[in-house]
Amino acid sequence: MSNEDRDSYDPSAVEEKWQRLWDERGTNSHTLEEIESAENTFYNLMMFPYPSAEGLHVGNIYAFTGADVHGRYQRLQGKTVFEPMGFDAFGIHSENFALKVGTHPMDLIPSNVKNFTRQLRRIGLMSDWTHSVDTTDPAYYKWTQWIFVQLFKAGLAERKEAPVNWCPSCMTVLANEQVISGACERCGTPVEQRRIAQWFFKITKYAQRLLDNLEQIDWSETTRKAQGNWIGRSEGAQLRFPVLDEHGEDTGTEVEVYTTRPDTVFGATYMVLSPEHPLVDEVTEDGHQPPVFAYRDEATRTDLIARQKVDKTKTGVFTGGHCRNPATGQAMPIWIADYVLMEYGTGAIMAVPGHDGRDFEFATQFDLPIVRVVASPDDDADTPLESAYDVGPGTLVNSAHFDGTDVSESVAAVTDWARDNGWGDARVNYRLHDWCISRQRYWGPPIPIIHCDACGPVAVPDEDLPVILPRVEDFKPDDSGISPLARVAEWYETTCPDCGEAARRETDVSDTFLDSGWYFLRYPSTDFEDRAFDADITRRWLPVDMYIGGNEHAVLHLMYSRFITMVLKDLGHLDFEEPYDVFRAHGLIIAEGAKMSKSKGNVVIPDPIIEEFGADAFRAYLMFLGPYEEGGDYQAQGIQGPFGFLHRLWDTATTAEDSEPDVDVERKVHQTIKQVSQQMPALGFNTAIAALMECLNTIRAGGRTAKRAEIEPLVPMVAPFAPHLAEELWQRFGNDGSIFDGKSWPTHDEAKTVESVVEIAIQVNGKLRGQISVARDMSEEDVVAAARSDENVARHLGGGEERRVIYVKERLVNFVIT
RNA sequence: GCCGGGGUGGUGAAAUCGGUAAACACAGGGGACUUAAAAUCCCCCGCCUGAGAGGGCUUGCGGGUUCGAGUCCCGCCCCCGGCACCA
Repeated sequence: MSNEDRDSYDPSAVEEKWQRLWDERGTNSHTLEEIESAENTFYNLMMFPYPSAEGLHVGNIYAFTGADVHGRYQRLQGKTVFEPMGFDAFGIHSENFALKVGTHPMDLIPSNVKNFTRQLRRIGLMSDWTHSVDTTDPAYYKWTQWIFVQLFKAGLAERKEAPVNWCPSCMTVLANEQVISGACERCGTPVEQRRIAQWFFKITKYAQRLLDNLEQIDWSETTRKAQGNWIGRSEGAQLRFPVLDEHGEDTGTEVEVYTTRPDTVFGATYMVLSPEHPLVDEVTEDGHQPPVFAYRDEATRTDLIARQKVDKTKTGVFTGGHCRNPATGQAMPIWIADYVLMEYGTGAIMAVPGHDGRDFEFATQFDLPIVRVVASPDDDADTPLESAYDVGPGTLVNSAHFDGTDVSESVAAVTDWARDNGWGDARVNYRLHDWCISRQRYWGPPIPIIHCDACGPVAVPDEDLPVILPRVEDFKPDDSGISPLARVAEWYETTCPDCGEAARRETDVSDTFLDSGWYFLRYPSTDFEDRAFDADITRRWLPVDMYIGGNEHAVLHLMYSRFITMVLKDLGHLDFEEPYDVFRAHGLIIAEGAKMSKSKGNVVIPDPIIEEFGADAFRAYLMFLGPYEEGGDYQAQGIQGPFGFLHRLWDTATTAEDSEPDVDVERKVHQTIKQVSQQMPALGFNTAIAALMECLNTIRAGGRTAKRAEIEPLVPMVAPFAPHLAEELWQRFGNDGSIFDGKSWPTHDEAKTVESVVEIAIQVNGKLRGQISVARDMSEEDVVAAARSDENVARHLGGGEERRVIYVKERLVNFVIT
């Protein structure tokens, strides 16, 4: 390099220069022609952020940087990488904030987006800003609404009155996924139950497929497990119990229960309905109505947090009614109790206190009979039960002709018998519920439905989409459960698209998870206004090659977007049904050993750090501080390591000499290329950076001046972490254009990685007693002989008789003596 | 309770297949260069013991397998994240 290039590393100047050049040259963006004709494509997706007013958080930057590092690595491998970025800007979060500060979200969001965009550029992401999305843009939510219409027409969207989770603070319904231990995910307020008419997507129809496909997709294990648990498949039986009148005769009504242990039906001694169960009125006998109804009202009023507390003592009341156990023919009392949940199974259970812990506790408390129907190998039919025997081996007892059946076969046997006698069937049940997508809020895409008295709910015709969210100044939700839009008559009054009569628009808006359920389909096709996504482009670029994001979305966003993709495939709009080939969850970043929080005062604020050390050093440090998929501890001083490394790299590269490389140094360089090339695709960023540091230390050892051939390969290898610095050095080494435009990643020569001399550890009885350096190809005999002659080793061998010699090539010799 | 992920120096962390535990950094100590500082370079840095050579101990705890275990097996403890009366 020439003399005038020998200046010192100035991160802000270099970063500013390259960010400008990337923009000017379109280095990171793709024209429509490029999108339509790209070969060797790689769709590198990261979870788009909610653009908060506070600006970009280190957690965001950590996630995006890791994804960007991967995208840049793929690009250096010669892939045509598409790395878009957008904004998930609808939803309660924005709306609550807007209410708090008294600014309309339609004014707030654009300024937040602008600020986010600035910050995202500053950290050097290679986002293609010509293909961005903003979920609040009518040009985007037109297609969100179109997707709703597609599901509606396919019979997968249904409006029904259902008990829903109501957050009295946010004044909206919440999906089950948004309720954490009975409290609102956002504000922590205990959630109430309300019955409101809601739109649901029938995701449960896809439960089995969503579960089955988990086996074939390359996802982080933790995420797959979380999805599997969330779907919660269980196998059992649905059994029907006839309700009896006061004379013990069948009334013709039956109560259905779901159980995973139909084989214990002989031990069912009472029945419990959820307080909300529709048959409660019917089975309750006259004298019992006051306490039953009082209990039910109390249960409805009690918030879920209190109600679902596991350690509280069980409560319940007897309805006075009875049903008949179809296995034993005995009458069983019917109770209601809030430990039975309406939303799981059928909302009713057969209680088998002998073999279910909850039923045992309840029966003990209310003095209900407990019958043993399973005997473990140590027990017999009459052994008293001190607690429920719910798992473990055994055989059926007190179960008529099933006595002696092993529990391994009993479920199938009893289910078959129930089916043959017409009172039961095998049944698979899922924990997963249908997806409630209605929100009684303002800040979301209006659900594109028109309610007509004559025609019922009618989809807004495609040509009338989008249904624009009107700007209204009074968008505060209230406790009525009615949406803010229901106060805007001039907006909701319309005519029926089918019959032309006066009709009313749906005034609920949709869940933000619908917005994010398909955004990855939109990015490559943002050039088109007449279609949600272009078929050819979608075929070319999707499914997504790599999706990186946080595990907090393991069961929410990821499940819903898989579902939407499956539906669109079934409707003929896509030819794949899993949206993300590979998904990797990144870890969480903490600061100084503790979770970041304002109260602890350990929140890392990115802007001043970038100001002082540069985006490259910040990126490199974030990737260095721990394994990407596990997260790490951000310690303010730590950035000195990577910062110093980049400095030294700059100095070394800008002073390199054009002469022959040193063989030992060259070997280290080739070893490093080999190692880093292995670690990068596996997201082993921290160890890749460590290897690069080690290599640079070797190049500079003893203050030696680098040879160009030694230092040059480090430039592309550091490029994913420090893209600006790499571009500058690449240019100074005489290259035109961007380092990211070609296949710039170096390749190693295996022959040049081989050491001629190796260190051998010498052990005596497994304890290290010496070390020798030998030629790599020295024979076993010679190595062992050399080992034996080591002074210290010889001393330890002195006393005993040699039994064995273990020789591990190029590694160690272990003498086993007695 | 269930499902994940962890537990290694003062700190963040490394360790392909069971083969020299602590790479790479931060912090700390010492030195060179410098009028000085910064930057840079060199050395030390798990614990105990020893003048040194060396020796003993050490990957949450207790067992086991093995010539050899951070790594494999069995039984525990603790921390983090998620779910939780799911019948």
